[in-house]
Amino acid sequence: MKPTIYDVAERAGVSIATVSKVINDKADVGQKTKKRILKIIEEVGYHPSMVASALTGKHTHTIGLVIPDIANPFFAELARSVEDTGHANGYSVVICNTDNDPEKEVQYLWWLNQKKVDGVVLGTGMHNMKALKEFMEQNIPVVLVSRDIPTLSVSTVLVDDFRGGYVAAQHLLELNHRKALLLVGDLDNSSEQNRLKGFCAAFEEAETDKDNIKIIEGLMTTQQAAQAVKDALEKDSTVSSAFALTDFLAIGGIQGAREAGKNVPEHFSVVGFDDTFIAVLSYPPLTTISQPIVEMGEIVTQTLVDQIKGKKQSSRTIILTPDIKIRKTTANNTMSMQEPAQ
Amino acid sequence: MKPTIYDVAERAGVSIATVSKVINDKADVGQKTKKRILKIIEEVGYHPSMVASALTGKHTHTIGLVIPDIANPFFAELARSVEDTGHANGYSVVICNTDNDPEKEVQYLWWLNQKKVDGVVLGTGMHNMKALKEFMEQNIPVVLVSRDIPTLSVSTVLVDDFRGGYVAAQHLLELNHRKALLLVGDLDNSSEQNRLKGFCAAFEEAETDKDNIKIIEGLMTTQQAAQAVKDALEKDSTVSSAFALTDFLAIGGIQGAREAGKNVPEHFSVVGFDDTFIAVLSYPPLTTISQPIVEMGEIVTQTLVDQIKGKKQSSRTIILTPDIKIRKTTANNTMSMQEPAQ
DNA sequence: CTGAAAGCGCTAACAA
DNA sequence: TTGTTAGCGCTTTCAG
Repeated sequence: MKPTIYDVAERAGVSIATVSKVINDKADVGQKTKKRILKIIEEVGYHPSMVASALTGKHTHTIGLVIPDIANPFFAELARSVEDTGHANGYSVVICNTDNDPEKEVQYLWWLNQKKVDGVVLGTGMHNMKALKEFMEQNIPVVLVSRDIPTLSVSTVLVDDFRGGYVAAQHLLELNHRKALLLVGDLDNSSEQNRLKGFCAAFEEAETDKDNIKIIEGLMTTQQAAQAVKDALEKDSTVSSAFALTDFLAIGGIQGAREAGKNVPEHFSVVGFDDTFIAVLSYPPLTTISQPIVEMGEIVTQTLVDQIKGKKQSSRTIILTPDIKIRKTTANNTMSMQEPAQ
Repeated sequence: MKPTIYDVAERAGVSIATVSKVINDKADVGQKTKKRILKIIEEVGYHPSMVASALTGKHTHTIGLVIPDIANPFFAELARSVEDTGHANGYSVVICNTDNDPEKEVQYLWWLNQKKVDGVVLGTGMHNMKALKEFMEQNIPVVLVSRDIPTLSVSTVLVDDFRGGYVAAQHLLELNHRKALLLVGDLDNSSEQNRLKGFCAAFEEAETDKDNIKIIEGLMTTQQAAQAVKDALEKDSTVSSAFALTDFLAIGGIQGAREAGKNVPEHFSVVGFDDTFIAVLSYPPLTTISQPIVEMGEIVTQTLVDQIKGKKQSSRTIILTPDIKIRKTTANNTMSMQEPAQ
């Protein structure tokens, strides 16, 4: 059987208490005893059981990461960052894919509770607020990334979605685009709403006609986005640009424009959102609003860890500013340049 | 404080043993008592502690997933599949990103050992065999995906890499390509070696000159692949195709060809490997060798779970057959068609 | 500086 | 059908 603390203690001729102390690097152990015990630990290949220590010590050194889908590059990159900084702090992370399914959301929360994780990073919406509140009553620290839940006073790391949308619009406007398609997925989601609002705000400021913006929602896949853009372009070929609320949809937008006989960026400009690695794989490379994903992961995780370790800080909301990465899917609108000539 | 099994027992006027039995759905409990206890559990909001039960019951209901990098789409998709089937079987999964770093590999293994995970899915190479063997002596079941370690007798799920390479070559050959660039990352890796061997075998069978295949190795990024292809094409513009050992490299290949003034697929064909979602995002959509990632994840995980549950099956190696997905980056070689005319 | 002893919350015989 | 009891492997006062 695997050696336990007893085996080590026995072989070292000391009590388990002493062994425990050296394992945990407590001060009050003599140098010689410590050395001896360390040697024996090595010899017998002893690895302290974290589950036993969790039962006593109250810490599992595990955090839960709840997200819609790890196969989505945004969340994959986030997960990587969370795992890295968790690992650096001695925490392992268990992933929970909810698919935005309300049932799974509460199911995983329950589960994490039973597993007595030390904290959770919530990167998904919660449809069932009651369940979340119930969970939080268990005194397990929770932090939010990328999703805001205003009714909750927990630390949150967000990107300024409004600003992102605004900047996207500004860029398009500077390029003389006056008509745009808005490719959106799920409008339930506050992030998407804000991106959209920001975009519209800039267009309004530019005194653009309201129905120059055509919102297409419910787009779940690249293909759907492609189809939607193609259809829209066939209906109104004077639309010269699109703003997609994710890079996936943006790529769909490029494809759709192409299918409608428009080249990107010569005839049609598109800007995305996220700046996951796919933006740079895209052809042409995608102009997109860049979220500092790695940083977001680092900050939330560190915040969570601090909270777990009892550094009582008031909960705060950190809003990171997105950046526009101008690549090759946006260009000056040639159609509009001709207009003044008429 | 959170309610424990004692609180429930007390309130129900029974012993903790009885409560334990209803929690675990053991047979020998009276219907009325069971109902009553269940009700009380609900009332007090009792959630059994998995760490306590792990200490006794010997099961943590957790498995480790060790991979190079979850941000890589192949592993992200694999992870999703593993998590899904783990979840379906009552296991949560903790992710470990090794970056192919030997130190991290053993570090995580140690850690998983201390956490007393019930099993691990190993999807990364292990540089330190000794550490692996030591780990396995702890009697924690291990299964392998996507990486073969012939010296180990553990269940393994692989894709037939040789065949994949062979099929890729065949496809190119049918399209009259006689010269090919081989874009490879890390030749240490048995998968890549086999893909390469398969490819070469087909070219040999076609009695192609050996140096019609130019192997470019050490390619770690899309950019590097692009540069390599561009350089190669500038040196020898009669090369009409490339086989990339991953989709990432394939996309780099497309970019590089483009930079060298060759259009894909008109002037230059490329086939990739993996068929992650990026293949379909690519422009043109990538012809690639498709690995059944989801299935691989399901099979390994199920195998692991069965092993954990003690279904003693002899360890087996399951080799899945890859498929070629012909999309738009391969076309008939026009250069070679002219040759016979000369 | 070191050890004895009391749990942590639960499971699993074994009695009753 | 239900309860008693002995741990699981470790941490933590509190004495010595």
